[in-house]
Amino acid sequence: MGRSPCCCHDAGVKKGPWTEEEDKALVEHIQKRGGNVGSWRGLPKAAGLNRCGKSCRLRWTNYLRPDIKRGNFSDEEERLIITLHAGLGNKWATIATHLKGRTDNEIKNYWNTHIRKKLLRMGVDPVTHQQLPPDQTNHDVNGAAAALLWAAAPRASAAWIPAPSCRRSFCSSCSRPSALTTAPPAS
DNA sequence: AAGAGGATCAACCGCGGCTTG
DNA sequence: GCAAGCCGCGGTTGATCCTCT
Repeated sequence: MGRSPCCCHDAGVKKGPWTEEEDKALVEHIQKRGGNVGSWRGLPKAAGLNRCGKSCRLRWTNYLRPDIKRGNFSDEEERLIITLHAGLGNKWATIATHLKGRTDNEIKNYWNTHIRKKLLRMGVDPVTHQQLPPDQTNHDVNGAAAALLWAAAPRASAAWIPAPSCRRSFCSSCSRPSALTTAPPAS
């Protein structure tokens, strides 16, 4: 029960970023088995990888799986994440099952780097999804309007519609999020 | 042009829970 | 019923990239 010694603690097991060769070996091994991984613990040895099974599983599920959708989250996906989070909390794996092609890790990262900050800017507690008291709010002018919309919407409601002001825009040249369309605080 | 600080995201760590003998 | 083994999850870290001054 509980925690068991992890193969990651074995001396000589490689850690850190994966190389192209390692990716190739992992993908080829899994494809050779018809997509059936079998035992993750035994996989590294079978695939000729000097990695622990845990690391292989993570790399496969978060990056190498053929059905993974990469790139920016759509507004629709973002809305869905917020709605699901309001009902499920930090159950990233469960939330990920509702977003085809997205991984729990990707959603978790996106939440922590984008959505969480956006909610705070709107004056909404990202944990409880309740409106924060004014003194704990650092929202801007547009965020205040969005927060009003938020407050008017039922908590954890699938009907929640974000105000246009809080939509994300993207840099057309690099496809990375460029900036929030919300104006900076008028100071 | 260069350095500082912030943002992003791949990967790691440790734990809980399920399965198996 | 119990213990060991393994998998999957959530939190966190750290390297890299980007933006601002």
